[in-house]
Amino acid sequence: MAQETQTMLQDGSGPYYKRLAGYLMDEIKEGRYAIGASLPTEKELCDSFGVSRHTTREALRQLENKGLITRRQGSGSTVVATSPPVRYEQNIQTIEDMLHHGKATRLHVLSSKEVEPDANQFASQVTHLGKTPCIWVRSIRYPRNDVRPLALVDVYVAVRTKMQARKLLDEETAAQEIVNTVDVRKIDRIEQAFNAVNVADAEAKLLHVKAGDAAFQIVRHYYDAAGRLLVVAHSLYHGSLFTYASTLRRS
Amino acid sequence: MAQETQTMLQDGSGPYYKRLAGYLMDEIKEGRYAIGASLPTEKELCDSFGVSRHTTREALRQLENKGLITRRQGSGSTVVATSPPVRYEQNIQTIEDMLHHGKATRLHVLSSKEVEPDANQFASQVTHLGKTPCIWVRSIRYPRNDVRPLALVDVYVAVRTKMQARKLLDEETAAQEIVNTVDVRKIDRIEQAFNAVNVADAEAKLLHVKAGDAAFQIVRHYYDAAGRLLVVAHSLYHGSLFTYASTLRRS
DNA sequence: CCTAATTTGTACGTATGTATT
DNA sequence: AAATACATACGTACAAATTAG
Repeated sequence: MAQETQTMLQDGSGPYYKRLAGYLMDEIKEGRYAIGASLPTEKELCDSFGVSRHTTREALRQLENKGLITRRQGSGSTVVATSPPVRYEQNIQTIEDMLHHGKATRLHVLSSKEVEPDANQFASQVTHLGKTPCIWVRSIRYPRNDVRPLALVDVYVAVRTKMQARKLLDEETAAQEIVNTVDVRKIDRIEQAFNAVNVADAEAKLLHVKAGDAAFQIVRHYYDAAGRLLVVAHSLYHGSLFTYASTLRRS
Repeated sequence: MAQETQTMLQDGSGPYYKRLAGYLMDEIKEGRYAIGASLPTEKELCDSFGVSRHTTREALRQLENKGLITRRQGSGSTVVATSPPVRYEQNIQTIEDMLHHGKATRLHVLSSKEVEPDANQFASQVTHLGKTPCIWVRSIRYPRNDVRPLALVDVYVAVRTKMQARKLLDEETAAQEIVNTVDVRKIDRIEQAFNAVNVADAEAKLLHVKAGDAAFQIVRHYYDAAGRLLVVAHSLYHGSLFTYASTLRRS
């Protein structure tokens, strides 16, 4: 058996660790090891294939990097995917980049106030889980060098401290406090939904467009590492002034 | 000097390789090594910090995994970023998933024909670089269990073989050939742009909506690893039937 | 163009620490 | 408490890619 598997690495080409990694990936793909199952231990692999522990570890590192297994000290290597997921990744340097904020636009806060959980669907989402109060900040985003409104932005924040609430309720400091709340270091996951809508009368006035004009609507939910919903942001972009562009790269 | 740096690793905590990695990350962040500059060689780091090559390599591996450096055999380690970029990644199992195709919708090809480079902006993009002919396939996407059109899809393919052209020009096989062309194994990069538009008369008829209704427009450019533009896809989604949703996870 | 030196990659061995079972 | 399994860390040697001369 050990002899058999030893030869298995002989007829391949390239470094041993890649052959072993390839062999294990094939085994996983063929269903030899189901999701949740444990791979052989490092020692078993060393003995079976007649390679050093260093080589075995390098092979397992490959599988780990490809997202096929996770490894835990004292426990072993567990299969978490049967085929290397094709991953396209979108790199975002800062949350501001993603929001197309940065220095390309400026923000004008219209109003901010605490709202009841049942004020609308977003307020209820923010308050429901944490039972924390919700502050709603409404603002208009303008391009630099342009007086036409780019977007109507409604932000719903789950307030956690008195300090945060005070800053959010002050129209001077609200924008900065929102940025602090969705700080890249705090945000672990963002769920976003895009769609196209015809703007209603009220929003049309604020965006300086005709009612019925197409608008690009983005709703984003920001979660921290503990899975808590920190912020819901609802943006309504001027249809003809705004395009959301991104590049997905294979990783 | 060597003595000095040796002590530097002493006062930290945790494994040596992490201390060394942290030290190097700090140095990079502080601008001690600019982007494009080379880090000290493995040997130099071993000597300076009094650790084994194994430890040094593990530390450098950390920096590589964080995207701060790249390493090339015979050349050295080069700084490519001064701070670990906050990366949010969007995992897509298949191109079909991204296109919301999968088994949730069905496609009906309306027409397919070769078009001149100057037919429109997309045809010109596809033909311009490769000087290859461009085939345009127009189709309607329907949700399963619904007769209302979900989207009008125009695909522009840079044809590379006679076989590909023949399959694309046959309305029976065009859809499958498009899927083959944007096969996950061939696509390295996708550029996508989203925006909202009011639909014109011609498109409105095809989508069974009123002219002026909001539509969600997606233009995607598919590139292979050599940077060649393979396909441009232009989709016009029914505004009220379609939402594009995605989750960005910190990686 | 070829050679030699440099630098990282691969691969072996060994020992001890630490988390899990 | 003991056994197991991965993590960390030391050592050595040679191969392969790059660069300098």
